[in-house]
Amino acid sequence: MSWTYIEDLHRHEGESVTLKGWLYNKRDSKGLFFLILRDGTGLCQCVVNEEQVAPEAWAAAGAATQESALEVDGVVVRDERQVGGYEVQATAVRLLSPADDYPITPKEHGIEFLMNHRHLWLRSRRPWALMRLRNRVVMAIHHFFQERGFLQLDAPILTGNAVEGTTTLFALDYFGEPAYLTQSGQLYGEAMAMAFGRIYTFGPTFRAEKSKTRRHLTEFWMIEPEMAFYDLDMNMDLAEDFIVHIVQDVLQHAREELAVLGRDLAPLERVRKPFPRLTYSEAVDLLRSDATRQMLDERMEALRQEQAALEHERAENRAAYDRAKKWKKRQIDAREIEINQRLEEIEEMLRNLPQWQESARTFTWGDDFGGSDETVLTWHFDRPIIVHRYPAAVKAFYMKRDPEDDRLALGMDVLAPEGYGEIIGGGERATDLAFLEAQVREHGLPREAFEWYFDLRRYGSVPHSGFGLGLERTLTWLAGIKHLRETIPFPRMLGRLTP
RNA sequence: UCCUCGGUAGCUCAACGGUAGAGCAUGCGGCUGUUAACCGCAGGGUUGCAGGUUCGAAUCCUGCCCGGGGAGCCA
Repeated sequence: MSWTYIEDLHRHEGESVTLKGWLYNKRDSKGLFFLILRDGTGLCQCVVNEEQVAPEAWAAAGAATQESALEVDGVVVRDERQVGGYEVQATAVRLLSPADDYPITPKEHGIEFLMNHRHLWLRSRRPWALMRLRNRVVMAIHHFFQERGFLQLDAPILTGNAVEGTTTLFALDYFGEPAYLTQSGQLYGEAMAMAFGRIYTFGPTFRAEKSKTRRHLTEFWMIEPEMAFYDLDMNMDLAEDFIVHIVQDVLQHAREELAVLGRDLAPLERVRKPFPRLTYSEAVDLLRSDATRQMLDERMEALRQEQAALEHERAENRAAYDRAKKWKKRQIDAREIEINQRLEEIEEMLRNLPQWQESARTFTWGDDFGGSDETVLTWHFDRPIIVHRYPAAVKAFYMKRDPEDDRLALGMDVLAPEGYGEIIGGGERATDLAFLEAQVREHGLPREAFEWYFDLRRYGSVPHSGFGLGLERTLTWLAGIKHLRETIPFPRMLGRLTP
């Protein structure tokens, strides 16, 4: 028996259809049930009128609880008031499978509870938007590279060697040999670029970093293009086109998802070429400048004003509480929770900002940027920025040195706006065999593991470049959310292996 | 590893030394167009664990466990 998906209802106005899905929410009145059905493609209100359906259908509607599986037959009616713009006047309701005491009620929940129920949480509205956004971005990435003639070829997940040391790798036993889960497809990408010209890898990456922050997962997805005969400038041009393409695609095709997430579209609409490009040294100067100090002062002042306004509102609400009607009390309670949460955020920011200001002011040339430094830098601009030519000491061993200044490596990072920080890291690779051999030695890496990599320089070494885009970090920025753990179906992070 | 905040009903929170409460969820009743529907009634608790201080501890102290945020590291 065929059925109709909710996202296709606009093609069936006035027709009789069958919907299959789960009960998202239910309201009732005398002689009426309003069933909000969820089928993965959207939500649709199904109206069941006692006078217009058989007694079995009325009973099924009554018995259906949240997340019960249902089939509903009915007529599609245009109704601007509804989610999706349509509703279905039910002619029959069949309860396929009941659900008792579904744990995620239509109410706010804490993150620990939700993460423990991630397998069910995925059914909710916000994960719906985020997972669909993820799918959209994955498709946009493939389109971008496929249209330009790149081959998608994957690097191995199990590796015997570490790209940049073994401290942050997950170690495994590979039939008695030590092995690791990959932390980057980088070196393999270079081999494939020498074979096919332009390639990109798209796969999971593993880092055993003990980081508990909103920017880290132990398992995340990375897209790594690698191009023969590309220098640093061409690499930055590509990264810029790539980001613009993704943002434009999302703005065109994920409007509803962004709306569900409450994303302010204006910052995304400003993402156009060219992105400001700063050398590392220019970025350091900007960090240490009066302009940065002043900008942070202004931010702190704005936060203090918001804090005072919220405290005032809370006091007024409390004063009015005793005289308030019941529904008003409920509203005040809800608002109080909102206010308290925002006040906590503000307090944390007010604790952090002076430290960030100090870190920026005293930043010394040669250090790598901390998370706060990146955030502060991006606050100066209205679109992503590219920082390039870092001190060689803070970058990977395979980076090419700047011919103009040997202290510098031809690396580049793309920093997302609105304080989201690094979403791309990459650069031009070293081509000279002797230089790489020396680098491996100086970094204390096992030479044997890199013999095959050295072959790439022995047989037709050419300039080449590439970069890695963190999928979840990019999604976090696009969605405008606070934690990247919501951008992957089942996040893996410190202390979280299930579900 | 370090710093910081937290753990109270199934869920989200309040009570901050003196009889553990509210909303949501659940059950029953009411209402023919609801939008987190609403109104009424009901059940629901070793206040994370173990000790200590006190006439009295959810509240104060010590240790442990679990979680949030941050530093380091990084996409």
